[in-house]
Amino acid sequence: MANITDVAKKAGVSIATVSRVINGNTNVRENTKQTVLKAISDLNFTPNINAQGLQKKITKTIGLIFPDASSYYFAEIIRGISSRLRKEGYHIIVASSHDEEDEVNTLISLLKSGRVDGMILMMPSIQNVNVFKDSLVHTPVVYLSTGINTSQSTTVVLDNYQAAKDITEHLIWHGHKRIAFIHGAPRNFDSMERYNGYVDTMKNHNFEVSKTLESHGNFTEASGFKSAMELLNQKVRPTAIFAANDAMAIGTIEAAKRLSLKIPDNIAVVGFDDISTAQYIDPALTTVKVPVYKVGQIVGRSLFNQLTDGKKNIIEEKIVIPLKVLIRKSCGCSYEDDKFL
Amino acid sequence: MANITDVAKKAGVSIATVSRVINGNTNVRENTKQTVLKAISDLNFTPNINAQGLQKKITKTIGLIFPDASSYYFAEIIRGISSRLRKEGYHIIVASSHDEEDEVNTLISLLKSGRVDGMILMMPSIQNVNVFKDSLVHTPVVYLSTGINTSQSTTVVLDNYQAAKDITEHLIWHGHKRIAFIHGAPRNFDSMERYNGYVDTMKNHNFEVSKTLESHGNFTEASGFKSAMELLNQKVRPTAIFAANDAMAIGTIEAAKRLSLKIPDNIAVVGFDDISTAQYIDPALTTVKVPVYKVGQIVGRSLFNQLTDGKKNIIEEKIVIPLKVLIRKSCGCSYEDDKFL
DNA sequence: TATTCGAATGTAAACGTTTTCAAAAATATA
DNA sequence: TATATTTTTGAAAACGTTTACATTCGAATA
Repeated sequence: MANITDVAKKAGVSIATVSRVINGNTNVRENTKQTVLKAISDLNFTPNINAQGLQKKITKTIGLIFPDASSYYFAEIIRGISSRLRKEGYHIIVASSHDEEDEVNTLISLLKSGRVDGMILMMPSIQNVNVFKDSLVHTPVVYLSTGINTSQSTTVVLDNYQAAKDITEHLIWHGHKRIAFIHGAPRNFDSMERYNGYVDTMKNHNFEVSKTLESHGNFTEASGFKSAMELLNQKVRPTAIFAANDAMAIGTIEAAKRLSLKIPDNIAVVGFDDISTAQYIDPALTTVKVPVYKVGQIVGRSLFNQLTDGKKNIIEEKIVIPLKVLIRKSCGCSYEDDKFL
Repeated sequence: MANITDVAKKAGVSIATVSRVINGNTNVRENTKQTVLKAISDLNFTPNINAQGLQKKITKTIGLIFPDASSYYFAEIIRGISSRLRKEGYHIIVASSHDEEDEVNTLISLLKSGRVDGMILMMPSIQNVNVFKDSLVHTPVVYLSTGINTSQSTTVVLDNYQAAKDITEHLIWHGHKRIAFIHGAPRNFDSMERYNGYVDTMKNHNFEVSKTLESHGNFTEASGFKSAMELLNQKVRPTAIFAANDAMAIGTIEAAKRLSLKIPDNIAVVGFDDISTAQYIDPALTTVKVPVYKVGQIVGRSLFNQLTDGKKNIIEEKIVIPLKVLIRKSCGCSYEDDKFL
């Protein structure tokens, strides 16, 4: 494989000149530039990334740590991030893992070995965040859906709170007073915020908020099914259930069917995310749309800004993504969704 | 950040010795080894990956190119690959893109710039595969779900053909003769193999195989809905539909409901993949289980083998993953699936 | 034509490792 | 104890770039 010296020889110039044209330096005569470009193309030369990284101390690579639970929208997120960062020449290293310690280690090693220029952290489970903060003070990083308050870095969060309020208000508008909430995974930031939106809205209306109206799942359909069963088997049933995500809402619908309850007449159900199944399930699920691809792009752009601004003047920034409620039928609306025809 | 020279100074040895310790070279006296180790830990030193890569010509990184369509199981695949490769110290660079040319470019640049030691290619759409082959002769690579026949490399494929035969046979066992097939994305290898299994089985039984029993989708629920509508609106309807994946099968179920057809009585439906929704949809979907995580691990192991064996003696190898039919209700079986309770 | 000055180019050092080869130290052998 | 052998260590080159600095070139000015 050709290296810069081969190119220099072929073009009859020094390697410095070759380097200059590679890096778009203006101080090269048009004439020689063309000669070099020709040599590069003739020899099918690509600069060695390790040598470049060694010199420039950048790798044009960013790290992305993602948690187990997020799998369903992960590909979309990546695509969003990648679409934004690709055009700047960045690549993405991903790391997933089943246990937190492993994640921490991966992160640290990625950082310390100089493998990445920046990081995107999807760590919805707040717990370990402080372990990271120390390692990250001098690294461009954006946190996604994390409750962390960081100086020196950017956080991108969904407007879970407002959207949860909106969708709860909608249920109340339908006349519901006994509205139950199914939590997602323990300590999950998104789930907690959605819960806060729900609770505050209930309180604003002086409606009951109690443990009997809450149940704890872990974002899976199965857990939603189980949680819903608990809620629905009480002597006094809720008339509506707000699940912290769509998968659990779908589990809830399944549970209601098992108990021969009509949706939305006997029990209304709403979710969060707008996964693709939401519109196909019967009845179509009223939920909150999370624009995953777009979130990815925003995260990508935000990281790129930090990368180019340099670590010295990173601005603490919190980007809040607004969310919209998607009215379908499971809440009681009769709006006919003509999705296909 | 400390470098190898700092460590050497602190330990009172030469950088060569430090390097030996780092790389587990045996020819270091236990005594000095401990001193060096102490210095490394005191200074919190991690070898610079670019310098290592420049010298050793390996990066401990592998590239993973994935197509748009595969998004739903992508996170699981990554997790599988990563779980296998992580323990060998490898990282994963991912690249997705919306158009094929972009993919090719990414691939080539990843390879040529020395950023990756090997590649995993998920390129279910056969088309462009030959473009790659040339660039890849000297690179460890494993193809996933690709129809390509390569010397010098490994291919991991699902046993689509056999599983499609099995599930078609099952429909026939239920008494169906007019069985329709909904294709996935054009030129998609998995879809084509599934079709072949279907067609051969039909022919074996001397059942009709014709264009009126085929429709073309693109793996999405919406396309399944549309394709099913076409099939079901014919004067003579099929009595069963085999969709090339679950998403389209779910679209098919939706379509049948729209037309007030009972499943499985008026029309049986089967899919492929076993996505999580398959068991929740009503009726629960009979399908073929694709063990995605396991596939990821197999792919990871296979690439690792190539990586360690060195490129000289790579064995052409084709790994076929056996698949099992999952009987639920949409085929007409009355087996009661007690998934939760 | 000689002089000055800016632009274009080249030389060589630097980035942080690994590794070859030689030297030194430790150990075994006589 | 002297010598041969093996093990451990160090010096220096190499990997392929970028870049500070020095040099050369060409054009513009006098």
